[in-house]
Amino acid sequence: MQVSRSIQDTIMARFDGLSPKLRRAAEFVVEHPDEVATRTLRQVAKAANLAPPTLSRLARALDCETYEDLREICRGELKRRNRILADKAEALLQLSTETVPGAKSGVFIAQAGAAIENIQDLIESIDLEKLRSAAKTLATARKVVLFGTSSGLAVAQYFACMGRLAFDNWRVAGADGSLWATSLTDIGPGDAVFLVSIRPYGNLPVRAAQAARDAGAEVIAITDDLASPYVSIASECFIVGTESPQFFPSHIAALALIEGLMGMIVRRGGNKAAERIQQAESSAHSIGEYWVN
Amino acid sequence: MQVSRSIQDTIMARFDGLSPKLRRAAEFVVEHPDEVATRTLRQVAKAANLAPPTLSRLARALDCETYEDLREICRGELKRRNRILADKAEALLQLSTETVPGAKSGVFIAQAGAAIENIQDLIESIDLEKLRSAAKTLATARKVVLFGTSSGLAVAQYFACMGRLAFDNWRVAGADGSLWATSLTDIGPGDAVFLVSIRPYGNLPVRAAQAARDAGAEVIAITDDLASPYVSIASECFIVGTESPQFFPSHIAALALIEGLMGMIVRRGGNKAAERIQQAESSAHSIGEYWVN
DNA sequence: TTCATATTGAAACATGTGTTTCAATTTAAT
DNA sequence: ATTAAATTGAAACACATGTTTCAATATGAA
Repeated sequence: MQVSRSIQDTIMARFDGLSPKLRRAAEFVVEHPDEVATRTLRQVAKAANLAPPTLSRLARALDCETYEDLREICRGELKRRNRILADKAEALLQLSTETVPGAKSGVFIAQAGAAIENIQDLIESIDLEKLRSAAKTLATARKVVLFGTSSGLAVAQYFACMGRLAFDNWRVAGADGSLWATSLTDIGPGDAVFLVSIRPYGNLPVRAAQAARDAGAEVIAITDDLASPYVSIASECFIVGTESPQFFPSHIAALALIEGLMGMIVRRGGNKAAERIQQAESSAHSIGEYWVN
Repeated sequence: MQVSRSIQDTIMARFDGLSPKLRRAAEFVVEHPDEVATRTLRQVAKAANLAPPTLSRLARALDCETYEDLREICRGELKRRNRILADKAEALLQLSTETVPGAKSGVFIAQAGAAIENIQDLIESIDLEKLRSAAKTLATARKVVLFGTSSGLAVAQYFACMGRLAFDNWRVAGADGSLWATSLTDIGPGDAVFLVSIRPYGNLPVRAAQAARDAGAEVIAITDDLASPYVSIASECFIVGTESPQFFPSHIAALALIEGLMGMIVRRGGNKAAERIQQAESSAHSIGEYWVN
């Protein structure tokens, strides 16, 4: 079967050279390829609040002979998506069974499907009271130190990225050249420690968490198993699913938990947090840290 | 949302009372609802070897005001087939929302729900061919350099964690004290650069990506918008949804893409990658890096 | 057979289609 | 400030759309 280019690629190839209206049209087409495939030009134009000629011109700007060609690409997109859904259903069925070394693209779909299931499990099993309590701890702590090893560290750093926007007292242990010990020595009651640890559990974080707990700090942990050492160490421990058809455990659910937690924290933080975020953003703009245009 | 009757039901209801030609038309419509939804009456007529008025009359015979109504039913059929999974996810969400009372719980559920939707969109719109191509590039590159800023850096580091298990030529620019420039100077054809950049786009990565591209390296980018600078810079650019009820964009879909990509890469890598992974794991065990019991 | 009725497709029809023209307007360059 | 080029939408355009008409044909009843 001949594989037609996706509209995404078709549009991405020419997007930067498009005029404002044509961009709006292009955006509408990528977001609603089904409408383009099934409705008429004028109907699509009305739905997108655009003049009919704009769509006609868009087709030309995308190297199509005519609008009908663009529509044909959208038709292909619909068919492809149906095919992918079929693949997904199949891949999900084979998820539990052993994966065949025959190796086709089902790998990707199975992975993504597992990700969705892990998040669904998270939603169903999460203890909102515990979550609220953790949000309060992190939002009101005198100091928050985050750590982890390898993949857990990356996830913790992601959390810290967002946290630093809202608070000025979040630190990642081991970042900016400092040693873990340095970040943890002056920790005590009123402080909070946050960590993500997925199997295999690193040795250092376990001992660090233990030390923080002994020093009287709150320890909030995300881990993946009841047998994890953090279950007994942490004052607030969340267990997330890491099911994956691959050799590595999926960190998707952990990230979903973190994003949700962050949302609740900012909610708690109120205006102060919101102001700090806005301030951080505008100062980043003024020193030209961001790419524009 | 009101559910339109399926074409099967619509046609079965009146099939017995149809004349020979109308039956043939009806059969064609049930077998090719997509053609009816996307092509014109005359095109469908030709494809089915029927006179145009036959289809027009079929619509009337099926209690439709006009042929357009019949076409609308077929459109609904297509949408339904595409939306089954999304509906399922939504239903699960609905379920968990009902079982758990509480005002603030909405924040978390909404975030997780958006995460699922973003992954859903990713699965539906992903171009598997492009993915395979990216997997090949990363698996066979002489050297792979990963970078990003703030949240994007964290995600890239996560990717690097996994990549380093399978390959010894993956580096994160800016990690271990080296400057970006150092990591990027000796890059050229045969090398690959990978980056994640979600709005607002950092300035440095844009320039770095441009430089890498100019030097002849493959640039694989994950970003969030058609208007992103990477759309034109990258040789392989993936756009992921970042919808979120919070002030920050969700990186869940980006992570899902990365995990899926990693799966495909390891598949490609074959035994060599698998061996390296096992080796890394056992050596980590022998030096007591992992916590046991 | 004969007649009435139902079915069918070619051609004509009104209407809506995608496209082009063109004047108004914005944008960029000098 | 002036000019040239690009962008945009209203109106006009040629043409294709779905529908209807109508004559040809098939079907069935007497």
